Amino acid sequence: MVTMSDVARLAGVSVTTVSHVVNGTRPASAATRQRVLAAIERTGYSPNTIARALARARTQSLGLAIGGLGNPYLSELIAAVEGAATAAGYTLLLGDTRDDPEHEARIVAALVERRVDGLLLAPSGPAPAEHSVPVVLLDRFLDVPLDQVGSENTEPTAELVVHLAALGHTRIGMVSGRRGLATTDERIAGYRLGLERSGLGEPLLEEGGSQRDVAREAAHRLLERGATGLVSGNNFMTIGILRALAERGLRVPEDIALVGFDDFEWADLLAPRLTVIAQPVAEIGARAVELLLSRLEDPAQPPRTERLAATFVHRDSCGCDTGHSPDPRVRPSG
Amino acid sequence: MVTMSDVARLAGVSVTTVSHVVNGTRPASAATRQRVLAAIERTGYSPNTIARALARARTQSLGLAIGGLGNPYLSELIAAVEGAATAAGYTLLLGDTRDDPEHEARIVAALVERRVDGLLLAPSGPAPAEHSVPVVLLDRFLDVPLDQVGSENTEPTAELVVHLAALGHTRIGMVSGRRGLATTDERIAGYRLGLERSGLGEPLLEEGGSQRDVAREAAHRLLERGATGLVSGNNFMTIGILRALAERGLRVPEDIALVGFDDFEWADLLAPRLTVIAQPVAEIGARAVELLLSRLEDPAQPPRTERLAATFVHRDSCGCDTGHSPDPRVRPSG
DNA sequence: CTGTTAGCGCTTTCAG
DNA sequence: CTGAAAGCGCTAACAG
Repeated sequence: MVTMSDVARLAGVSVTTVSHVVNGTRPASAATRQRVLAAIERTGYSPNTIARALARARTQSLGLAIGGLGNPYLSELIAAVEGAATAAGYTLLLGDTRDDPEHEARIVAALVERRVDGLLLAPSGPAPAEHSVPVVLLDRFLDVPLDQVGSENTEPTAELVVHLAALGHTRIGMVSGRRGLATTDERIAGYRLGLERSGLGEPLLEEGGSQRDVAREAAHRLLERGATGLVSGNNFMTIGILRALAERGLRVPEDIALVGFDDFEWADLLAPRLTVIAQPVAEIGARAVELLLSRLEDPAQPPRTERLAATFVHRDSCGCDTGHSPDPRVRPSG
Repeated sequence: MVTMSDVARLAGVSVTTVSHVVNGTRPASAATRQRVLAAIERTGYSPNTIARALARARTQSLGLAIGGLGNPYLSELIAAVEGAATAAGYTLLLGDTRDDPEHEARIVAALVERRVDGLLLAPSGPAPAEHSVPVVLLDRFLDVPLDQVGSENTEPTAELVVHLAALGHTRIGMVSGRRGLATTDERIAGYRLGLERSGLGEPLLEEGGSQRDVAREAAHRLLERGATGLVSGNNFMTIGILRALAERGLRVPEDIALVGFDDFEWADLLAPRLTVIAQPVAEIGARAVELLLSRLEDPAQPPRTERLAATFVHRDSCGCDTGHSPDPRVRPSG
């Protein structure tokens, strides 16, 4: 590895000068500047970010700790975060929390030891360990004084329910995600709210554990309890529910209506085109990075919590007569 | 931030000793060990990986540079890489090449400046810039003396074609990916090979640019050229092709047969269940990390190129009479 | 079994 | 406009 002093020697200047021309931190005469640049060129010098980080006490890197990297739903989020970080001159360190508080702690610790300047975390438990670096929560909210970004959950879920109710369903079931996650709890609250607004009583609620196969079984139970309309808590579970329906030979939406949280690339091409709530995933990622950078700049500012609006994407699986609109991204009229 | 010498002072030992008990690099008496551990506990000391990296000249981090992070197809790959890296005690730095050689160069340079110990790269162009760190190529092969892992492409594509031909199709079109990518070229070769083996002449080939909408148009052109069977070069393009077919009101497989490269979570639930070639994505990621670590251990060993077998996943979109097997992951009988 | 000491490569006062 | 020199926090000879 060629170092700064190699360059300095070759250019006949001090390392100080090299450092300053590399970073543009101090003017230099055109002549020395040229000599340094030439020396860099000739040697193929590439700055050692590690040494720089040690001297500057900042790494210009951000950590992203999130559960279930394998979930395709996250690819958009990750891409957005990476893009925003890169654009701002930061490198992204990635860690999978596996949605397990214990593993999350390990991952976060590793990221902190790596001295990331800030951390983006989708918390898998009720409270993330305290840390010495700025943290912004994304996707899932917590009752802590930290910056947080995520989607609106309650109202959209209520909308879903009200929509089914308006179509005449009286037994509307929900397959919820894992209890304790803010998103799950809020969507359940939305579900109840929707029932209430529609004048429907008894909730039909089953826990789908945010996992495909658990959701499949939950759907079966809901059907046995007489549900004619189903609300899914997230995309993974939607897949499981669809499997359950297929296993019973039920058609959507003729035999049963299905709506859910999370849009995905193929929701439009599935056997019934799925009516869903689409989260502004990319925006969440980008905004989270913005909040983090803003906090790095001004650590003293009060924490902000931002809820981004989700979109009702009206397609066919709800069984709406008027659903076959040419533009699938249109809200139902009523 | 509490440093090692804080701990040392508190424990009444030298930093050397602290360093050694932290790293287990040298025995220490039970007594001092305890004192050090206690001091660490009390101070909440967390090692500074940056300083360590500078002193050791290794960062214990790996870089992953890959195009189109937003592609859900990659989430499994990324998860596998992250898992393998974490398991081996490495942290993963992530960079999106945007599948653009120029941007790739920037990303790779950034990763190298970050002094990753090794780099995993899905090359977006014909030749990656030379670098001072070990590189293993994944997903896409290049004619360079580097370690490489990816899926088998040619034979599986040929199988797809032969399968359609065996069902009576004589005009089988292919929507290929972006030219110049090894995967694309190999799949095209496989397509030609399949035609040849089936005694079919004139290829019906259109470039889908590895993008959804380009593929949509390519599919339209292919249909105008009289194709009755379509082979898609990857999952993204499959979506575009399905859109095109929908636009023309063509049913799969009644009106037209469709098979493609890449399986995905929902292929099983799409309007026609898609017959596809499934790449061993997770294995590719995990294996790439293994190759990289092995090279870090023994830099002198000759480069290895590994092609992992892909799986023919037989479902309905090919229009096979015998296709409705209870187990979808069954090879066609012949 | 433990400590002294010289770096790792860069940044940044402070002094010219 | 430029340089000397003191670290940043840790590792690893080397010495005892």
